[in-house]
Amino acid sequence: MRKENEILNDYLRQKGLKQTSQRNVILETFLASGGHISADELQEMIRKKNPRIGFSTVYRSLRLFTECGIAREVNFGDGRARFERGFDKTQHGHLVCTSCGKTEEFTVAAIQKTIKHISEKYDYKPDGHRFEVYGICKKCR
Amino acid sequence: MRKENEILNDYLRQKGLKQTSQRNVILETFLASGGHISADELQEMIRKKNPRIGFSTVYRSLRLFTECGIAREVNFGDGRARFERGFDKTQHGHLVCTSCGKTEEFTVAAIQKTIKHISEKYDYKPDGHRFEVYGICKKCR
DNA sequence: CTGTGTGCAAAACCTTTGCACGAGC
DNA sequence: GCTCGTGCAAAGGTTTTGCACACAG
Repeated sequence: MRKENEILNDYLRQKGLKQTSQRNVILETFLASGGHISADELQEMIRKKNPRIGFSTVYRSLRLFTECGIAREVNFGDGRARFERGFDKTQHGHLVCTSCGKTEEFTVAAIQKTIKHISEKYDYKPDGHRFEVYGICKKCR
Repeated sequence: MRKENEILNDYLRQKGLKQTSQRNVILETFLASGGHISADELQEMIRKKNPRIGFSTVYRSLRLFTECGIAREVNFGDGRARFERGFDKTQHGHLVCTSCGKTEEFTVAAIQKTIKHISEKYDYKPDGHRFEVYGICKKCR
């Protein structure tokens, strides 16, 4: 499996952008996080390693990671963007508890088939998806 | 089919809330809109009928409609919430063009099966879903 | 009458942007 | 050196909230 930092560096080189220590720290921290992390949560984690990194840099890096496919934006309806590792090609969805906010990932082969079918029918070139199922988890009942 | 205003009025009565002319106008306008409408677009439509209705009332009403199941919040990644009729039990998804923003609805029976399967497996009581497929539409290629 | 709803403006919130300085190549 | 990146603060956009008054039940 190709490492994320290689993907990033190739992308930077190709676009004439530069490697910086900030980008390294942010990527590292993002990968170490469990996933489904918001910009401010990531910022909070980063603050511990390097308190001088600003919000803008975190946001800009997340956009960069999204552009090169390392990250993917997801949205759980809490009013802010969340990010997860995007290079993982497994088509998955999220099961979100509307009571306690707990989130689980699930994988279903059926999603891939559905996406293929739909995008052919409407003549779209598919480029990602989001599938979120909301419910109440066992504990919250 | 049970009318939305009946659903709303029952909900209001049950919660000890009140019927108001504003809520009527907002509901009417929301239903007349094509769907996938944002709060400010709805406000804009409402302004023509009754220019004195404020933003807060529109937001508060949309939350109310969402609570009683008349509306459903959807999110197309443009940074603001959009609302569609929620009592329509047809399980559908959205196909969003990431280039021009055009949105189409599609229906697939497979989604229902998938949701049922997943929520049983993880022991969640399902309560809604979002399924968005992103791509580039025919025109934008 | 009592408590809820409304409109306004201000606040809160997340995200983006302008700018001067700093750092990679 | 030239260009891109960064941090800060300020601006941008959407949504929520506090408050005094209005209105439904």
